[in-house]
Amino acid sequence: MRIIRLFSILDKLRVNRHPISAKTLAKSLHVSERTIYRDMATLQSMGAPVRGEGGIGYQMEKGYFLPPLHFDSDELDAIILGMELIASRSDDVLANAARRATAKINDALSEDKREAFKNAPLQAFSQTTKTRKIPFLSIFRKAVRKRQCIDLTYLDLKKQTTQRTIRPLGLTVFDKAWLLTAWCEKKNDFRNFRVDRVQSAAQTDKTFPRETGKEFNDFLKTL
Amino acid sequence: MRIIRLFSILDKLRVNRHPISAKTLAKSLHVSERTIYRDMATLQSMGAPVRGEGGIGYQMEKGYFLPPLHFDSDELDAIILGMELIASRSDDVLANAARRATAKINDALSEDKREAFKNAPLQAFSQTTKTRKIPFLSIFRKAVRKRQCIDLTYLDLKKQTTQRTIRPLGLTVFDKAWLLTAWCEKKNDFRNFRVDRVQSAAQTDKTFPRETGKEFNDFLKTL
DNA sequence: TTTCACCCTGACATTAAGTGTCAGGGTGTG
DNA sequence: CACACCCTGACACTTAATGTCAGGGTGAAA
Repeated sequence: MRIIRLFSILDKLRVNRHPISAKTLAKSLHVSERTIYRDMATLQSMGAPVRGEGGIGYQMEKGYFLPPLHFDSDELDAIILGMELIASRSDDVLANAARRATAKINDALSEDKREAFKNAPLQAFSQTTKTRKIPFLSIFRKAVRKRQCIDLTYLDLKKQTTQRTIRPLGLTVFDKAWLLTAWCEKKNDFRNFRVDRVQSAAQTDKTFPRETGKEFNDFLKTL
Repeated sequence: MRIIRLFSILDKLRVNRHPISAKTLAKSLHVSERTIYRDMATLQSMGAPVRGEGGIGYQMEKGYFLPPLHFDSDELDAIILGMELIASRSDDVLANAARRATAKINDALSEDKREAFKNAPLQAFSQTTKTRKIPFLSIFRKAVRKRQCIDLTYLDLKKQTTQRTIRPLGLTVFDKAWLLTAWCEKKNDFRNFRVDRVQSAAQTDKTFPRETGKEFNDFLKTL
């Protein structure tokens, strides 16, 4: 839907401090440059304070429209630290997402809170490297979200390789590992898999329905 | 242009005290009723607080339409997990703040993302109890924020109690502990203090200025 | 001055989205 | 119950949007 893309453009311009070229926007939004030029004309006709300059790119003229979100100091601390914690315990995709989310929240803040938020002397430490490759994490997050079954090859504690089709129900982040909770169609029961022990994970086209007794919440109730 | 009509609908609903029927809107905007129903569905998916009731008509639920805050799926995952991580590693104050922040972000999302956000099967695990008392954490966060010196009583590794006045510069959350980084006025150097080993912490009225070489960033550069 | 990186717009074939009509089902109020 | 409304799917048709190509402009750096 085009209207979503128009809002996305405004979003990106707001978040980014430097001009963005039509080429960059087009690539990021998977449309042609011509479409971006048209979108800009539409946004301008709607009164959005967007300006384009030859050789430079597009930028936002003023801080516009989005009413500030109101977070108190504790809430902002929680956000900063939370985003740091997840960034230091996940893969590049999720770490970058945390950074982007932080930037968006920053820009939705009122002026007086932005500086403090941006420069807050708070950090999170992880014993592992700051960001690293966690193969399959993004695949699992997507599968959980879309309720898509996965064909899994797993190396268990006995060093045996098993294969099965699972319903990925939920994910848990630990300090140094991720755990995928699934309903195993082979064993007809819940099973947990350490993500780092997964050898292969292939998405299937098969989605799984909601079934009482086989949901993430049902598993959590067994703990 | 459709987007103009969508905004026109919002304007009419905002201005009118009583419900307006799709038939009336259709006539006024020179489109069919079916188109109005579609437009309403679009507006609702965008998060506009518009409600329709059989036999009554459409009206605005609240007096104010917030343009949605746009987070993609990865960003929402990062927020959920980050808030869970911090909530499970801090004191009640910060854990509650994380929950409040999560709720506020949820409210700022468009309608179609709220349900998914709210019920996301993602969690964070901590080996310590979910929330607990961490004496002085809030005091330190405030002191860091306001750049206020603290009179500290600390139990070091040799089981000796020391007292000193410090400039609290920053905080680091570890998996099971918090570390306060400070500039110690007694030793004239950086010092780190495990928050759980602090015996007392008294705020002073004295604030400390920015001094090159004595900031949290300066300390981070030594690592 | 030239070159490069960008903004900008028209034209046109193609693709995608939107529309109105029709049908059928539901809710609220008097 | 009748009436006034909301709601949604299907489908033929209409309109809007898109990408490619072409050509022109501006600002900054060499």
